[in-house]
Amino acid sequence: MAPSTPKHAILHGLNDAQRRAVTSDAATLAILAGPGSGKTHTLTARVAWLIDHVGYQPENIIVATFTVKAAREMKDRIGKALGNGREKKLILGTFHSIARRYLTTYGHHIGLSPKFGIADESDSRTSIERICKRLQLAVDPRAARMWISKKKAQGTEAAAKPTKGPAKPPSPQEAEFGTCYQEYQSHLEKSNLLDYDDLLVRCVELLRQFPRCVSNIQSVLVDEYQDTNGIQYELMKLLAQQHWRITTVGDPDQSIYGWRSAEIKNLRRMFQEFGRTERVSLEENYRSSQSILHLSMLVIKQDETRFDKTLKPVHDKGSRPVLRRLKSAAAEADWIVSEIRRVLMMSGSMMTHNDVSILLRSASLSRHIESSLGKAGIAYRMVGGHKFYDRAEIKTLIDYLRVIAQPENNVALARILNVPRRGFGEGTIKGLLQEAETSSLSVWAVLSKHCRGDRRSKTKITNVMEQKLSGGLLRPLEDIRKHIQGASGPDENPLGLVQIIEQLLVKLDFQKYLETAHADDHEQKWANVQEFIGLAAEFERDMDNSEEDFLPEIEGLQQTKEVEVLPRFLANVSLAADAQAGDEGQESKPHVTISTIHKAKGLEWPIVFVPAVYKSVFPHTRSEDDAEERRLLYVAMTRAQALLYLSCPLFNSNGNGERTELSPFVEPVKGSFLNKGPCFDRPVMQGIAKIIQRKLPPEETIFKGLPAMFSPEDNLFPVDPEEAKPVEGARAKRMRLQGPGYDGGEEVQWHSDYATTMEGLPSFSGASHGFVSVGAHQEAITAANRTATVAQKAEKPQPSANKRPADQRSIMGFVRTNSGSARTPSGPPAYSRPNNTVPRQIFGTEPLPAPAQPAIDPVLAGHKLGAGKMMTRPSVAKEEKTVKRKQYTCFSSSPPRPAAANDDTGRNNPAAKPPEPIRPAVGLHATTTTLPKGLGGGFRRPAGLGMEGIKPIERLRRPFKPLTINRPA
DNA sequence: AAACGGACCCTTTTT
DNA sequence: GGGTCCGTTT
Repeated sequence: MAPSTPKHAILHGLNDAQRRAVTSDAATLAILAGPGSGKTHTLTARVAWLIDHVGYQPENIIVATFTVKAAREMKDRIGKALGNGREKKLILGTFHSIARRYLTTYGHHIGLSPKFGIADESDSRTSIERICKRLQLAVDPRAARMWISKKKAQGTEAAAKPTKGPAKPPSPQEAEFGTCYQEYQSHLEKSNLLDYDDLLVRCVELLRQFPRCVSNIQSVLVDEYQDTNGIQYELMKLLAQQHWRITTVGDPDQSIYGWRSAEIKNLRRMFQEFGRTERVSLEENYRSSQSILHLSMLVIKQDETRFDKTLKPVHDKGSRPVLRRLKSAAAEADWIVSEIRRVLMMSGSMMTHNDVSILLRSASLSRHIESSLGKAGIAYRMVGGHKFYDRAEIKTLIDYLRVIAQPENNVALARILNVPRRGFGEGTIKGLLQEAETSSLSVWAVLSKHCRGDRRSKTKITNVMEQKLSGGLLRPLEDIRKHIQGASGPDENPLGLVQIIEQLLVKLDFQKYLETAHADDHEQKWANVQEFIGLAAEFERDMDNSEEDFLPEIEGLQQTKEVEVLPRFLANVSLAADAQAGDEGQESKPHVTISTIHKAKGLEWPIVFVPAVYKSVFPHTRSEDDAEERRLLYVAMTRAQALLYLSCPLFNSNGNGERTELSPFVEPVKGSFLNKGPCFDRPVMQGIAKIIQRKLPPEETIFKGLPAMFSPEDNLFPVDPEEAKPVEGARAKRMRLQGPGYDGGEEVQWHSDYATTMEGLPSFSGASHGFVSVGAHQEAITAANRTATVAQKAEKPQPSANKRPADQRSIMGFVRTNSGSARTPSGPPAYSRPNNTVPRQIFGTEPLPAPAQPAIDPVLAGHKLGAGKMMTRPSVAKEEKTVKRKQYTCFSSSPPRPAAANDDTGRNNPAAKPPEPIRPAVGLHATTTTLPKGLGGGFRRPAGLGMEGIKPIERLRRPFKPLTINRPA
């Protein structure tokens, strides 16, 4: 890396480009950073540089990220680089959280009540739905919402720009969108709410009118710049308006938020608007193996409009990525499980479940995978998808809290009016909202006046309803409100957050409510409530000892100090939408990560699976931008360090069982993939170890760890799922540690399976990509009557002609010689291994002695055997070579085990009937936490495994009993 | 007339 | 899990 020792510790370990980026004194700096190029590291170092070397104060630096996770990570790493906890003073967070900070602190200058709440997506949706219904608009509320959001996200500059030509009259639909927009805004205003986009819009308004708010800011740094939208771009400029020092980091190839109005053109805009913007490209990829990177590039390069850039791999070739075809989504999931097992087993203790991730286009694809992992007893964690805060019982509690904090929040109040059931139905609620609208009162005011007898509600409310409402909602919440302010007694302390929630639970008799309303799973739900309290406690604790969220004082500018816990907690809930409690604190047990690709951005794992790579998922049916969908796949693929698996079921999983079509992004390059998992022989494993910089345990240790029955190869599922059924014998095969090849008849059986499936494979065209032409081999092999001899011939010409592509493993590499030119197995790992081989590995009891005579590399031997459908060991060395058979113990040729044994996992897919994955040896794999950790971040109970088996006790239906029925007549 | 409860449909990506 | 349709209950 660094040729000379850098003067400053900060620069240590940075490459040239990174160092230029970190130390640049250009006012505006754009860092173009490909995947795995040390982007975060560079940005972190630059912040440290600005503080320690340039001399900026942390509180005068803004670092904006795109996701909460990225913000957290950035803060962590800057903290480590700086020391002294100085990172806490940085103004660091997502654009939205930074905007909120400015608005709570200075919002009163633009007439914003400092106690504003944040309308989340479902708030927006329901209120827009109501508006459309009320005004009888013909538009689809969802479309309206998107239209409104787009308008806001575009930014004020774009909106102000006169559209070319005469302003065309808005279409009738646009007119309706417009009225909906207006109604929606006035509704939000009445409820004192800002939606996500408003946070940015209003902050822009604030900073435009009161530039002094940011007069202290010396430098602004923006991460994931390619994902900024128009309004964020404006916000960035306004935040930096004092000194105009801006650093952006991004990669156009990883722009995957176009649907959220992100504009890649902001990059060009930056160059145009800021005169001399220095530009640094980080091109070295420190993350992935060459072959993973190469294949990812093949995918992204299909986009011809894209700005091409180079990526230099620093790692070895590594194992070729796999494209696997499976029969169904269920089989796909089972295969993933078997493959996870196989690789982890074969790695000894080098890797754990923590090193595996499964990346999905959409969260809904996780069902089968979760259930397979659950069945196999593998711990996993699902990020993205349904959030903890979205669970019904939690959402209800949050809505109660929101109404406590903001009585005028009509959306929240409307949602809890009939939870628990109080006899308020759709019609009544609609009526109340309408009445509030027309009488310019909040719904809360209407109801509380009605119950106090001050003002009769026009909406019909029966006596029973009224009593339940008063006793179960209005009074308790009012009580708590008073307690919060410490006004209920002279010597009473104001309530803390946890106390507020606990009081609420008591006053609502929430546990009983859960029992009554959700008899079957109230225990789970109550556990979630407990978890929620835990989260609140954590938040409260963190808040006490951090200055975070406060902006530095600016002379002559009045601040509103946000002291109350509840609003801050609620804002945090809306903005940090996925809770990660217990994640960082305690060491959790190793688990596989399932994530949406969007949420996986910026992260990496040694092993990555990308399932469901078919049309309608990649690209998604509902997406409008195929190029973005391609980039999404690119992002997913470039998360992998050492092993990358794509897979595709033959049939759609959603009921109708339609046939799938391989994703058009993958189709043109499918020949560059292996069609099943690689053989994890010693060189391959060592290659992985090198990439992830870990130590591979000695062979003996690995084998000791293997369970009695273990299939060391990816052979539990047919390579071609069209093929009717896998041969029975293909299940558990016992590894043989040594001995001559086994020539039993059964073996023929399952080998033949592979031989036939190969014929059905699409032809491969690897040659054009600089890979070995596997297909050519394949065809040659099959055509030549499947004899080892022919296979050998097919292998031969290239190397002898010395035209072997640079990245192809030389045939000499397969042969152990003393000649220096030949690679030894301990050298760089095999890059391209012929497809469909059933490689043999020397899992001998002792290391191979360097033979005097050249010996055939096991990989080659395997190639012949597998490809050639040999019943016996190949009579390899037709020419000069002789094989010492004893040295190669053949994993895959040991006799198949009787099927019946150990078959305890019930499977419900008789059609596909893939062999059962073998249960791991006890203690080798973590098992699923059955404890409902609940959280989006906690361990989840696998779908379909939940509470079944525990028959819900039939419970008496009890009506929700109000606590007090008491109001003046 | 309004509310409730069961059956049946579909489900992108996130602050 | 959530929204909607429809028959039943309050």
